[in-house]
Amino acid sequence: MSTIKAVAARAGVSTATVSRALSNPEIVQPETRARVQEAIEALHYAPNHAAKSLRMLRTSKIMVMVPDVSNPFFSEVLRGAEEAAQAAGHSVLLGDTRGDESREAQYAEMLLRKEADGLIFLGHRMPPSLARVVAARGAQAPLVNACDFSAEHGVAGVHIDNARAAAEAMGLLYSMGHCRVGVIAGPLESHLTRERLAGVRRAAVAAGAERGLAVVHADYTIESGLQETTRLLAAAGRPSAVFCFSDEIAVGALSACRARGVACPAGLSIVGFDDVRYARFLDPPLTTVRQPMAEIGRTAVKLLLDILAGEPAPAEPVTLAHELVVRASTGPAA
Amino acid sequence: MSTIKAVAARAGVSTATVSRALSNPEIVQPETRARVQEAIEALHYAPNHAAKSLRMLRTSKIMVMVPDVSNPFFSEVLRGAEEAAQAAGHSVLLGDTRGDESREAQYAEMLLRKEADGLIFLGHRMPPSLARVVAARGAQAPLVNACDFSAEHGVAGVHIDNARAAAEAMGLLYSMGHCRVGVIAGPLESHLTRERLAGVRRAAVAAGAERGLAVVHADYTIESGLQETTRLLAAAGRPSAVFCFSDEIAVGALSACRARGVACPAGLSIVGFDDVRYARFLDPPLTTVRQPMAEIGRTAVKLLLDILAGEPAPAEPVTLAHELVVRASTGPAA
DNA sequence: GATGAAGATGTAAAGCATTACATCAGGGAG
DNA sequence: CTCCCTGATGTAATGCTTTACATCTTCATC
Repeated sequence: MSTIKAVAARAGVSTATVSRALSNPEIVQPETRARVQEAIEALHYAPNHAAKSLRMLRTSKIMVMVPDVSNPFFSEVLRGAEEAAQAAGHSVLLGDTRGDESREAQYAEMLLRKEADGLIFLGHRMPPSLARVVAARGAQAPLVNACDFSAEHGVAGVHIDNARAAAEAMGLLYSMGHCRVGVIAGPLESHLTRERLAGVRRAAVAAGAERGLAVVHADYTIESGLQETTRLLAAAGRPSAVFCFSDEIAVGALSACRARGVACPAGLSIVGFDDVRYARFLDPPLTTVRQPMAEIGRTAVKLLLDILAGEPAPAEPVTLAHELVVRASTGPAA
Repeated sequence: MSTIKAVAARAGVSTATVSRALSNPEIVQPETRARVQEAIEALHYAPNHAAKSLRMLRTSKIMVMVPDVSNPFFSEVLRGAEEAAQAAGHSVLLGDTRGDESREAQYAEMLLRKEADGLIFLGHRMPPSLARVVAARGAQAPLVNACDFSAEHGVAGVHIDNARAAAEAMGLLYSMGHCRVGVIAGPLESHLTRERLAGVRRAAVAAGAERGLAVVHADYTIESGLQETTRLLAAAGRPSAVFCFSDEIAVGALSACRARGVACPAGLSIVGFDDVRYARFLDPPLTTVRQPMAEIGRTAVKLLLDILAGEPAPAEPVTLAHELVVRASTGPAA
């Protein structure tokens, strides 16, 4: 590829002028600009990004770290993030961690090597190698935690009110007369799980149904949802409803019902979480807590770009609105 | 952040030695190496990627361009690609094009600016700005076309045998006695659509059922699947089966059936394409053509890395195995 | 003891674009 | 006519790392 030098030579100007013609066209004489333009086209010149990035100390890239791109929830958040980044002239570096700590560390390292200007992470763990950055800059560190936010991290964040959302979901079930309710939660290490469980308990207490609560833990996959639901259905005093911490888990639950010949919602009401794109197309259509996935992604990017632009970080994490979407997978207790 | 110079100064060696200690540890004396190591840790040194990349003329990044990350098919391919890239020490730059030509051009431009070493694109359009690269280097250009491959592009590619897969899907329907079959295809601009339609016709001819064929076009979304199916169901001589060119379309078809009170498969057999992760959990579980999505992603990356390593590109595009997965959404014609 | 080879480390160029500062020309004001 | 300011453009330093080549030890060999 040709360099700025070649373009300058051909146009009979200095490299400075070429650079200016590209980044500040209005300060170069129109005819000079035209000559430069001609040379650029003739030589098919495209500025080398590494050189620019080295000089400017900015990469125009943001790293987005997700536990699993192929999970419909994360891919939707990712899409929102990509959209916002792109609109702001940044591009997205994707890190799929598979929940693996060493992979997380590896991606975090990229921030230190200045391969990206900032990092958005969707998960409950904050990479230890970034601890120093956070210690030094606090919420001004170019880090945003999305979804599974914990104030302990001391970084900017965006999420929904998980406790309230969970309480509302349980409230729906209780209002329908269910008193034995299974909860298929996520792993306890996750702050998000603990938040939602707090909401669950609050609702149970309010309904005076604590004794009927059965909490089990899954890992957000369809398979584990199937397995845990099967276990709940087999137990004595089996629940008449389950609240799943993700739609994937709920799909597993539906599948377990089908396998055991339990009708939904007649035999088991099911509530999911997220409202992924196919939730409404399941049979029965899934009652679930909608998270504004794309909006979470966009907001995370916005927060990050604000931080990068040096704006004072908001003291509080951003809380977005959720919505309990009632469909046909829930019905009155028998 | 500290630079290699600072590390060198602290360790009392030259920058060359620091560099060697990092990239070629075995050629530096163990005690020197230890001193360097100490300095690196003390100063929290991490090599600046832009500088490295400028010097080496390599970025260790590959751009993956998809029409829609949140589509479960693409996100699964993406995941495979990310995995393979990461394993080979590269990282993935994500480009979500939304099928928008100008966005495609923008991402392609990044290749020219050397923001990435290579590009994998999942779509039917080859960005025009890359035409020169291809003209110059042919299949040695750092480009790989995945899924929707066309030989016209003249670049490396990976895909399944779409014509055969489509013929098999239709063959299944014909073998079940369906003679009026609707086909909800993709847009005709796409080479992949034309390939599959060729397979469809071949099967129809073989079954002597050409007259019963009704081909309509959707854009691979659930919504358009719903709409086109509704149209097919409303038409005179309505089909007893539909073959959808994606599972998303099939979800729309299922949804249309439900809306019109048509039972599946009793009233309408449905075949999808892709076998996305939730296809088996739909009700009824979807009969579909499984594409090895993650494998496609991995293979695309492998091809690209081979090209980047200067290995002679395979003369032929890689064809991976598909599989017709028969589930409960198909049944004998009434 | 001289010669050469091998191994360790240093020197400095190269990779490419941006931009502060310098320079130069032209026009307006006094 | 001279001085100064403004606007356009050039000069050169800067960002940081890698690596070819140069240098210097050290050890083995004849």
